[in-house]
Amino acid sequence: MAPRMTRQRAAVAQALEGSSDFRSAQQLHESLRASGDGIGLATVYRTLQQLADGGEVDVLRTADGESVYRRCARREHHHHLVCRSCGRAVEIDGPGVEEWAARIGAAQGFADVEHTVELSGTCARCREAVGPA
Amino acid sequence: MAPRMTRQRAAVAQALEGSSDFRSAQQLHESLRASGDGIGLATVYRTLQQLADGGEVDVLRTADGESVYRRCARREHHHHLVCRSCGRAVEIDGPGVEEWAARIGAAQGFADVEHTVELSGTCARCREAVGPA
DNA sequence: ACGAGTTTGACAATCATTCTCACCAGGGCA
DNA sequence: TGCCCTGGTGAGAATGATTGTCAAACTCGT
Ligand SMILES: [Zn+2]
Ligand SMILES: [Zn+2]
Ligand SMILES: [Zn+2]
Ligand SMILES: [Zn+2]
Repeated sequence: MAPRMTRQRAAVAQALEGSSDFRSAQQLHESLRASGDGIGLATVYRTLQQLADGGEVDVLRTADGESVYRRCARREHHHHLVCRSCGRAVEIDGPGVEEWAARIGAAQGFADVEHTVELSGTCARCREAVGPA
Repeated sequence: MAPRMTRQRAAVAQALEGSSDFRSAQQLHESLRASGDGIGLATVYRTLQQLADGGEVDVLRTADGESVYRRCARREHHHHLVCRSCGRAVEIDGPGVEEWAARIGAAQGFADVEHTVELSGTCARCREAVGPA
């Protein structure tokens, strides 16, 4: 059954809709608190987990192991190019990558092959912030 | 300067040489302890970190966020196909992936683009363990 | 409005990893 | 070979993100 619609769940969903950056549970919790929405940290974690399980949001791990979440425009499988300093992300396709991954896996006798393909860099805006090299 | 060669460092290096599986610091610590080599957990972590920094070993994160290490045959850039259940890994190349990643990054105005491309699945041996579906 | 069944949230618990810092040992040198 | 300086070690504490707990608050179908 669909989860109940609560004030908290709506707030988290809306916070995600509002930005195109990948953000951590802690960051979301803090900004929700700041904007007046009373909400517990555990609830933010639970909600994000559910949204992720349902494919509503994408999750990925930053270099230091923190999970960050983003509401992507498309629900279909895709990959990301994420800014290491601000979290801004662009959705990208890996034409050929999908097929390549499956082929390699089969060739090595592996089953249920999944792939992780993510790109990270410094976006133009963040680059300006420090000035041209 | 090169780090000193200590009994502990040698033990960790040897433990890594011995296997083709990605293993966690905790697992390595335990097996070293079991085989009689007295060594502290912190030392295992420190040593692995240094080896990783020096490009001696490859590191990657399991689904649950744990870091796992492996001494790969080649030091050059490459990717892996890892068994989710036993950690066994095969080194693979991503012909085209390297160039593709750089191109996408540049097209989006990102600099210093890095890429993460890892495959995971269930190896033939682990599949047998549970019997044919 | 009512009540069963969910959801919430303050706080404790987990757990991998890092930090501390007193003690120990590698190795260049005499 | 013996000394000494300096880097390495390790038991235990600290960190920090994430999860577990459970009584109180809330949803929603009736
Ligand atoms: Zn940026
Ligand atoms: Zn893909
Ligand atoms: Zn396996
Ligand atoms: Zn590559």
